[in-house]
Amino acid sequence: MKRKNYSSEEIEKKLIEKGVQPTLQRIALCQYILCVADHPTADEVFDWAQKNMAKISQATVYNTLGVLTDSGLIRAFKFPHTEKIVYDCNIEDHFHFFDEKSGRILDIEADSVKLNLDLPKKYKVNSIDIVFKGEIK
Amino acid sequence: MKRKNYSSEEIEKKLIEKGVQPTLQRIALCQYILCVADHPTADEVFDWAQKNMAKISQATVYNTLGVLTDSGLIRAFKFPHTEKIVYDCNIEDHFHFFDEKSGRILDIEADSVKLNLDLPKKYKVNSIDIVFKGEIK
DNA sequence: CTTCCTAATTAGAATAGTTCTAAAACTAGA
DNA sequence: TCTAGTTTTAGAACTATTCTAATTAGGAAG
Ligand SMILES: [Mn+2]
Ligand SMILES: [Mn+2]
Ligand SMILES: [Zn+2]
Ligand SMILES: [Zn+2]
Repeated sequence: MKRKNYSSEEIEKKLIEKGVQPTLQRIALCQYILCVADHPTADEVFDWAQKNMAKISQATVYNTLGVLTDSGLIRAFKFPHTEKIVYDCNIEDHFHFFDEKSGRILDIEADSVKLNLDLPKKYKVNSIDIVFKGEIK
Repeated sequence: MKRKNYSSEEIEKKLIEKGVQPTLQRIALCQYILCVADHPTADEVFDWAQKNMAKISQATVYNTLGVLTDSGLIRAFKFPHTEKIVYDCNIEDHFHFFDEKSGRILDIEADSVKLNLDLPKKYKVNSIDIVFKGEIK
């Protein structure tokens, strides 16, 4: 996933485009979520916020992640290896590789996976989640 | 997934084979999990147990599901659409189809999905989770 | 600027699903 | 039958998340 270095102004514009009020808290969290973090969880976002911005509540972190997800600016994933919801600034359709050694999640572009399905005709597929688990040598 | 009609004796034998003490509670829960249920959650197993056997505690249901999973007699899955752990008497490698209308989970045999991967050489894949979401017409 | 109104933030309570704890009840062997 | 190790159990604890209700902030109108 290409990491961008958005300015506050660019983030503000993005939020407005999506119909989200660009508050101080939301802009700050977006700096992290859109530019720095890699598939962060809510508590990773909260930890970063505690270290890097004025006092913010956990509720605001959860609210903001919800708002950003609903607006389509980020996506939320649930993976088999953890309870925690993982947030993703990559909003393209894509799959994931979970590195069992490091615990890191890596993006797998959709077109690097060719699927040939032989499902009953009446199964209408709307979306596909794929998680590869393994290690990176 | 082919559903079997195991007798108590067959279940008892299966448990012993796996090194699990065949207690009354475990045998009864296996009747449901191995013969009747379709990808049940812990609370579905508990509900069934309350209706169909002598008093049993929730803790025993959770313990038993853990013991059965550890022994390899059943498998546990975490799916993107729910918090709850889903238990599966199909211990073969296989994938799943989630029917968004009914909420039902259906097994997809491994060999009905042909994958052609173009991942970096250093990504060593140990296992693959695939969940198709859609509807059945 | 003020005023007013709505939306966002907040602390803390509540919830859901699961795991842990420690005591009581079983069970298999000796 | 005795005994040591398992299993079961009720209830507490835990984790991640959502809800509640009060407070604060922001933004258009005047
Ligand atoms: Mn990403
Ligand atoms: Mn939970
Ligand atoms: Zn991703
Ligand atoms: Zn299955």
